[in-house]
Amino acid sequence: MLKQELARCLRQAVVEAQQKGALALAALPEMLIEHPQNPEHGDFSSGLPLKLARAMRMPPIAIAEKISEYIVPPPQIDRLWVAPPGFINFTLREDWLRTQVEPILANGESYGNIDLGKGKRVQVEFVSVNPTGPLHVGHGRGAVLGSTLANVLTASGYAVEKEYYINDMGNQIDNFGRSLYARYQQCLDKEAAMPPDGYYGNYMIDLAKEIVQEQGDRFLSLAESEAASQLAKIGVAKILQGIKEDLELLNVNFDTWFSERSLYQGGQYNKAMELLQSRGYIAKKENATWFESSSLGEDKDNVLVRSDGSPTYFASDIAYHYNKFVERKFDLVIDIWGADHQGHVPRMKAMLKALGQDPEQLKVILCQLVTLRRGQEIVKVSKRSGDIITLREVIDEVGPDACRFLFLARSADSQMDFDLEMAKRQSADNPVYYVQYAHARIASIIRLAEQRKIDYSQGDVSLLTTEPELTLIRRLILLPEIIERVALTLEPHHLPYYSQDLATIFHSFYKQCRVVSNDEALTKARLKLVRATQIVLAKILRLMGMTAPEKM
RNA sequence: GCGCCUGUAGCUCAGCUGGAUAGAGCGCAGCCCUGCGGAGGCUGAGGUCGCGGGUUCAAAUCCCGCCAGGCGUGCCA
Repeated sequence: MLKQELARCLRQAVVEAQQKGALALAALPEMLIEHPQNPEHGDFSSGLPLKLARAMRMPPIAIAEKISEYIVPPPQIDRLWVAPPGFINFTLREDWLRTQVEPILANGESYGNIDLGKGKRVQVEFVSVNPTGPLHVGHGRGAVLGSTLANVLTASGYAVEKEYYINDMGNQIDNFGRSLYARYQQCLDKEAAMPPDGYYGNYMIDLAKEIVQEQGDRFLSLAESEAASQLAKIGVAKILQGIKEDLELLNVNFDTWFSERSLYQGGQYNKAMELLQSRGYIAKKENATWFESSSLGEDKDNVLVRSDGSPTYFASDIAYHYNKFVERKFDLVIDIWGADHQGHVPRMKAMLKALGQDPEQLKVILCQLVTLRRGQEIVKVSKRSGDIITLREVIDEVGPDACRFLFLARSADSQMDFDLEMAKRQSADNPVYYVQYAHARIASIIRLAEQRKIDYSQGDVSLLTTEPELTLIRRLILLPEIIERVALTLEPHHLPYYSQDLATIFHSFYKQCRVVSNDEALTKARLKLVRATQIVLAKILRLMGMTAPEKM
């Protein structure tokens, strides 16, 4: 990328100036090249001289001048100059800029892809909600975040696998089974008490009714624990099916649905525990089995097997990550969890050390909780207590594209209020539609060109000389940088901002530059530019998992 | 108590490893259709960047201390 090339030129210039004695010797910091926000400061700039001033004991402006004497700029650069208090600014050659429309057209939907990952295998595990009830809005946020990240990493040259971890055993499932059994009996006019901490949502009653309808009363003849366990299995399958459908509506899908239970049948649990044992991290205390994480710098140990013999969630997760790293050998694993799992992160890192893995291979993204509201009224989203607004209802009300855009537009670190009223009210006049409108508008222009049988394949991009045209091109060629940045920081919220910015620049261009006109040559050139814009808009929308409509 | 996240325009939020005049959307006040989609364009008002110190040529950004909100701190997940 040009940015990196400029950084190299800059470094080389400093080194050469130092060798020739023009600049004092000093350790060089990272060469930082940025896009100044004020266009008068050029396309790129560096504040390097400001950073060197102290070590070189020289005024930054003088350093800047010295460095600029030694810079051999790449051919894409038109000119460079020094600006107080010590910046070096660069502008791109306009004739080079114009030619950049061609590679976009040539690459089509693969334009913007980069080779950052070099084929490394990365797993993104996300959503992974307990299959004990329908998804709510908070889950939607993680789903959108994860699927978008997977899209961007794929575009960045990683071999990506998307996975959903199904917690299909343990306390929650037992509880779910007992709750379902109670509802089932009630459905058949039997007296039955719900567990005090059971799942009280109305969907449990519907679920029970459905099972009665399909399978009759045959579970009544079974022992209570057997009935609960069989019903749990059936209920989990049904809930999971619903979750899958909801996610598909949001354009979220997975390569693998991984069962927790399978870790016990497949031997991963035993192998992982033996490995920890042999490495000396296991202890027995008070009838329970502990992971001695405190020996790895953790503030406390953690229970793996309870005194009643049942493994904890943490034990399963150890087996699961043993499977991810040791058996499936992923180079990188990204887990996306809700902020309420933050306490889990340090012990997972400790566990990886104990397994002999590099903890850096695991990236945990905690996304902050979503509070759902309708205007002033806060809607509670507790699954067990019952009254929840499901993700499904939100998608139905707001629409999948708008949902995705709204979720994506905030960084994972910040809590968000998802106001249903606002989301719906905005839907008429909303950044989501603003971006999609730009795409549709272009589609309409292209349709017009087709109607008039204009073949612009030989259009001459050197005719693109006005300021709105060049500004548009400058934005288009930012795409690879945006993709790289998201892949590096794992922060997809830059995508909606870029898309909106690009749409703004396009709409402004559109107002100022007539595309299909009497000037045949200019028409063809501009059709190329407009088509390139459409390609970039479609790409960014696709990365965000949204549709790029031809009409709206 | 301790740990993590957050606090930027009326509202919802950006602000890239400290950099040149702190940005966007919505809302508000105006203006622009004798040409390709007005779901559009243009202009304006609106800010003690939670508060107080510190580091630096330079702090919304880094450090320390407060204040406020969220989450965590289980033989729950």
